[in-house]
Amino acid sequence: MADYDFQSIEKKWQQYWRENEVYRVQIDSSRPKYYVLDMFPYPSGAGLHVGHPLGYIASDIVSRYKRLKGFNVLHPMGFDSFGLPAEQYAIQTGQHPAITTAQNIKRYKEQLSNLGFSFDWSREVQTSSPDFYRWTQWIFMQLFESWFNQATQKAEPIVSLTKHFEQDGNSSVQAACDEETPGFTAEQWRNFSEAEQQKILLNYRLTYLADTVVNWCPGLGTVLANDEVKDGFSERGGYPVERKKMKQWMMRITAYADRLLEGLETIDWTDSLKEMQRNWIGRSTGCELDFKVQDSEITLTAFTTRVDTIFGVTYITLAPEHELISKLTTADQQEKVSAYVETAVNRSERDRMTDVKTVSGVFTGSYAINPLSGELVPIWVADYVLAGYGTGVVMGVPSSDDRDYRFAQHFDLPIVHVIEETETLDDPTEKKHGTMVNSGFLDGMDSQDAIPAATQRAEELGLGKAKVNFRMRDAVFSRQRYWGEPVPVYFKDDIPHLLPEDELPLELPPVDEYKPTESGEPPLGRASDWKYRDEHSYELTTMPGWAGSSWYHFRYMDSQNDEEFVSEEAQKYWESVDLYIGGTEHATGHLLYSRFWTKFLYDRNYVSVDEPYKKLINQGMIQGQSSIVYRVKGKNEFVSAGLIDNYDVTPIHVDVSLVTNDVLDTERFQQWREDLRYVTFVLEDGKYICGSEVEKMSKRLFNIVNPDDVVEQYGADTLRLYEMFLGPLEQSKPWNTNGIDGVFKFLRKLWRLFHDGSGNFTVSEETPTPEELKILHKTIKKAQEDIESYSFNTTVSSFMICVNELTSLKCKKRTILTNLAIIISPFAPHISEELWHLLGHESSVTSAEFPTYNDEYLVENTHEYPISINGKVRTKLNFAMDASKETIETVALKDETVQKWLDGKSPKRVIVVPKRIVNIVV
RNA sequence: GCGGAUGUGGCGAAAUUGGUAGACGCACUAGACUUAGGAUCUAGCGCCGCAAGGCAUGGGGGUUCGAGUCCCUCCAUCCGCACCA
Repeated sequence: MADYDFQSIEKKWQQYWRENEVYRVQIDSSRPKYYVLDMFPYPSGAGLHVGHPLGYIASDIVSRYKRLKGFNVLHPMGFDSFGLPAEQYAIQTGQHPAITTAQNIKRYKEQLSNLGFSFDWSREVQTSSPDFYRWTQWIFMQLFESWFNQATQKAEPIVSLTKHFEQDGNSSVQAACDEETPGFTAEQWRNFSEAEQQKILLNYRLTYLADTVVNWCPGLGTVLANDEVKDGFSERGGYPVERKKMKQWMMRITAYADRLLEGLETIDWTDSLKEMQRNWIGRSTGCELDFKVQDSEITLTAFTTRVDTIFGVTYITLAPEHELISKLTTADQQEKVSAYVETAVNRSERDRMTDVKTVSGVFTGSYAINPLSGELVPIWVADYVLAGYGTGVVMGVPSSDDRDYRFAQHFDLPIVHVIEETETLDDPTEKKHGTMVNSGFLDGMDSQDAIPAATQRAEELGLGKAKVNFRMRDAVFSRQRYWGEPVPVYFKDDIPHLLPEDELPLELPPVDEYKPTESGEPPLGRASDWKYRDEHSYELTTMPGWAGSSWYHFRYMDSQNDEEFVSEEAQKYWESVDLYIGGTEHATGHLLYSRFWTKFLYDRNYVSVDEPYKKLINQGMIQGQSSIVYRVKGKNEFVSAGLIDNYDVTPIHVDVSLVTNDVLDTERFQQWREDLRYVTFVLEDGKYICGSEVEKMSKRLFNIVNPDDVVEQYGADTLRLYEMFLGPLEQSKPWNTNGIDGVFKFLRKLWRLFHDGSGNFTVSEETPTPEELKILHKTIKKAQEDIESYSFNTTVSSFMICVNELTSLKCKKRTILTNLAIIISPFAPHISEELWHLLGHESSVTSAEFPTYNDEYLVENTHEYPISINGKVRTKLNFAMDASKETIETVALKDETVQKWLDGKSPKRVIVVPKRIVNIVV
């Protein structure tokens, strides 16, 4: 073998690892466990791009490192294989999504195996496989059979609730339930019909059916969860989303709002991610106040976080969707109000969001009584009040809330200042806190103290109560789609019933087409003869994409188990994920839902942990470097980037593979697409220069770089090292190969350390010198510390330094090189394995241990001190390590260079910081 | 608007508790070996300056013997949320 032949080395070892199943793990209570997980990919048709492996490489490094450190490492991989793209493709082509999905998975696995990851493929999961979704359905059933006890803050079996109802009705139960659940006694409960009882229980179950306003996406023909909607458009596909009232399966995640918040304190995630979840949950403490409507039986309840400003209320506003509007509207306002409500309600979500500055509203003609001041205030309707938050009723305090202020100014409503000095401000809402004025019994108090005081008074009067509100809503669980888990429910007399457990999985039935039925039912409505016991119709919606990913981290622990979703033994051994690596885009979706399901499974004693992921790292996104060509408008002519100022051009994305260093390969460009065959070019310096743009890597922008191509050219080890060397893991960066040669050179130098000039493997058996030992142990120490703090880019640097130093010492000593091969192996497993093999060992995966460094070799005899005068370094002096401060000071002051800089002046002070610096202050 | 983060050479980036700013790599320059190569090795490489030296971590101010690091303030970029009462 002449030189570093990465292609045959990588192929050889990948095959060896696969055939010998070296990465297979078993429960082994004699060793500590470590669980490293990647967010599993959705197998898209575009295949992997160079951005995908970034996180996988990092997790693989940690896995291999931990394994070398003696841990029993669980490092699995699988596929989140239900999803919209496969179904969209099925709609267009009629091909079953399972076929497309299987093809894509095959491609993904090939691409992944080219990179030498240490996944235990025997534990692979696919969320679309019946063996897997059987348990997703099973967990759904457990949620259906549970309610949330606010008193204990835990989910309990539904039977404990019915028992309670039988004995005491529902008045003494503190349960998470629907707002409009009526009260009943034990006797009433017993007299309810079965159907009535079931209907009531639905108000309590953790998964339940409800009529709610949902995000309906006509373009996708389905409902979407809040986190799947961005700015009024669907996250996938970018179709417009409208509000629609529909009967849907829901998950009562709001029951867990407090637990989800508290749990954040116990896990090691970044502050920004925790903050995102906190904002999403949006807990706010405040007070509900009852405003009686004048000359009416109606009472309007408003939620506020600022009860202290109650005396500043000059009007009340309702959301346009509020159901009492018609009853509150007086005859003379009737026309105006219904016109306003009509337009406001029909306004698309998108409009309402973009247009937040326009103030609009209408007076109902009615008045309400301020519960604390007794004053009469007008009742308005305005679209800045959201039906979905709080009670849909807002008390308007123009002097301390800027929306209320804008509203009052626009409609010329009175403004009453209740905080001292706000009346002098141009915008009174700038001052949020201070001493209360014009506020009756609150006068003179600080606003912070006035909040509890006002709450207390309202409670005494029976006109209000302290209340905690959440921004987070219950999650919609139904999708009007084919390619998802069927909901294991059938309907008998309109009442949902669960399938018996032993009849799971309820598999997806074949359908003739993947579109909704003519009557507008979901695709499953097309399945013929798909009925429970041939008579009861099944639920026709399927589960959302996040269902399977909410619990898959448990399935890996015991993926072949067909008795349970995970055995107690496996779960207790592997516990939970020690390190989870993935993108930040799942902050308020997957990462919240899987925390919710884990807490639920914990409550019901199915697992022993209540947080799924102990430590989470968000790897940055690798962006694409798009290339752009400029077409002259109306012509078949393209202009080089430097000349576009002289033309009227349309920029067009061009495939990056046709471009080298911004220069377009014009011939291949002409062959790229049929319509480009006869185009002409305006060149500069004989070349066509493309523009470039850093954007998300996407098929649509033709900027995808396939890792296979990089592996082909440089090898997997180089790609792995290079992606790590590119910069900190968490940081986003554009992909470029500018520095990849440096990394490749490093591997070649490493190879040459083990070989002589003509490429024959040579190591010497000589004893290493202290200098060589120092280089090695310094590198071991650095690598260990850096890997443990996930600073992989600096680890690579220290490997480079180490190899350079050993090369210049011409060190070929076995003991040094053996250790070197091991510490590099987590990053570059193939070359290390080959070298380890050449050194006479079997596989490093099973036989090697990460070396420990020895401080003795790192000890220095002397230390070089920078000597600074007034903070500026002027010279350096060597001192023995154990030199006393006095000695250092004395010697330094006598030094010739120091004398020169002191220029006859005597020093005021000398600061000697051991092993750091000597600073002389003049 | 609110919340989070970031800002260091031509470029990607390093820098334990405040203690030699720019490690490592790319690019670049010069040289060596070579029947030219996108190979390898050696040296140089923040800016100004022949040098001595001076100036440099987004701008301004502060604390300190000493600040990339701590405090205040302003600016720029990125991300998340956004009429949440």
